[in-house]
Amino acid sequence: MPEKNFYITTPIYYPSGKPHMGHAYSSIIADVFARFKKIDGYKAYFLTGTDEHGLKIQREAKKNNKDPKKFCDELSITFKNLTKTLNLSNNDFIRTTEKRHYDSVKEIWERLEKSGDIYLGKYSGWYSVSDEAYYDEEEIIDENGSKKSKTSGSKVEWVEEESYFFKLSAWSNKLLKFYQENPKFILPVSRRNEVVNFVKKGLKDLSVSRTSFSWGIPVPSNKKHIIYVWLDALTNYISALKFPDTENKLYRDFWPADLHIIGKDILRFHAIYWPAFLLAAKIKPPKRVYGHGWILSDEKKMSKSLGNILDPLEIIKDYGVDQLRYYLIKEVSLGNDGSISLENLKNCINNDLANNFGNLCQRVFSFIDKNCDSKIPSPDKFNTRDKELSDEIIKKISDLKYMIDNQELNSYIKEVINFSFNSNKYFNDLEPWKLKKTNKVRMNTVLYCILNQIKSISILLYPIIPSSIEKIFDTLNLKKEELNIEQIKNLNLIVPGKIIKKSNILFKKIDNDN
RNA sequence: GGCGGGGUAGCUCAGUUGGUUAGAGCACAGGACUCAUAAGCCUGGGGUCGGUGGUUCGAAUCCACUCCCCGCUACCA
Repeated sequence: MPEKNFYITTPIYYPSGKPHMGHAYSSIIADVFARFKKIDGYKAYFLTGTDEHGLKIQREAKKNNKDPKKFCDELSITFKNLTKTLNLSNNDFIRTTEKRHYDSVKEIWERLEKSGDIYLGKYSGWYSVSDEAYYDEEEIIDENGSKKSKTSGSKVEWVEEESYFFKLSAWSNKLLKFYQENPKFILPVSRRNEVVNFVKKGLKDLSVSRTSFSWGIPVPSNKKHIIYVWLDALTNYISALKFPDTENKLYRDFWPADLHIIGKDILRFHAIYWPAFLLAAKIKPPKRVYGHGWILSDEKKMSKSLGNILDPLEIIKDYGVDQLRYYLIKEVSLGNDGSISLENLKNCINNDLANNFGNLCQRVFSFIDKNCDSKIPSPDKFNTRDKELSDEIIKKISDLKYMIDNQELNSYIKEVINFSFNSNKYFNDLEPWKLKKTNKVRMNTVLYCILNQIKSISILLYPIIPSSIEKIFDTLNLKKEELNIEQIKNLNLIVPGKIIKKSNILFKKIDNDN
């Protein structure tokens, strides 16, 4: 029987600033998929990390009078801490300053050089020293004989720099063929169309080395050059699998990657450069790249000047990590930009988590505590209504898996929280508080059924709000190993007679004046 | 400018190949209940489906024109 393996990654983050909501969002999305696969019987490998080379870092390090590597150690730590704060289930954390990554990049470079996909040429253009940027012919203006940038107004000069190039131009047609043969390589579809149109217009060769700074991986055959950005950064996805050792178990099990989660801003690099590099190096490209949208604050990009920054660490401190995770997954449409606000966050927490699912757990646990001696009641036969309730979830399992496999997270979470709505209704309709006076056997059955629902909903919510769900499992005396999609079908998992452990309120309601 | 996506209840959005009184959640109003985090359940109000014209027995759904909004249009990640 073939193993069910799943490899998912986040972008590696450039640590020139502190972690923001965009980083948190990418990571949370990836974690939800990783955790789902892990409880669905897959051997899942989840990678995140930091991209630490480049001029910006080199300069910052110098400014702080620090060795670049030492400087990166400090920066990288804040991102590593973020994985803990967000409760990510990542299996590894890669840094582009590690030896394993150097080895991997070196190998890729040599393969590309050998295959003739890399050549030495000249990179030229209008360069502004103060902006540290090259400008296009259309982006500059001639003012009294001196050329200036239209946007910044700073002086530009014609600069020619020796540079290695990757023959990207030769890959246009092969890429188009690849997109056609793998229609879901780029998602969402709207992004795919953008990329395809872009490639159809023809690709230019890509500069892949620089001589203007030194903080990076040197070109093996020419130490004057540093391997530039994407060839360095993207390779992390295979460095972590011990490439170039393609015979080791990690690489054999997990490459090609199943899913790269990225922001739409770096889609092109992942959807064009990355498969081109890999194809040229005779390595299989990943199976899918998903470009999610941006998180906006009150319809606008977050910025210091607008004063609308929502800091993930602050929000987690004030509201809780599961609360933030749930909110971002539920309220932001994956693939589209989404506006978030504290107001919406509070509503979401109160409605879905506190009033709906949290209160469902609370009313049931508390009822059992008071009326069943705190012990899980023993059920009699399930009647039609009981079966309808549990069947509703069981019948949806394959649909839910399909949604996850197609990154339809919003549909997924809506279906799942809907089970909680229906469970509340069941509890209301069957009125166990009346049954306790008239029919205790039936009351016990109803309570057991509702516990089953809580268990099943919990399993499905686990990828999104893992730590809260672990608490529920603990309350129900269920083991971590039983946190598995398969157990939804098992209506006898919960053991009657065991004590329901005392639990605190799972999701506190947020006051308006808070 | 070019290519693409979208304009549906106060807000966020679903609406399959055109077919009976256009849906959900939130918000709002009323009702019955009381196990629970004053939570949950039931009922209700509210939309000329961006505009105009057309195809059709019949269009939010197809066609034309028009007005808005958004994305992409290469080497900062």
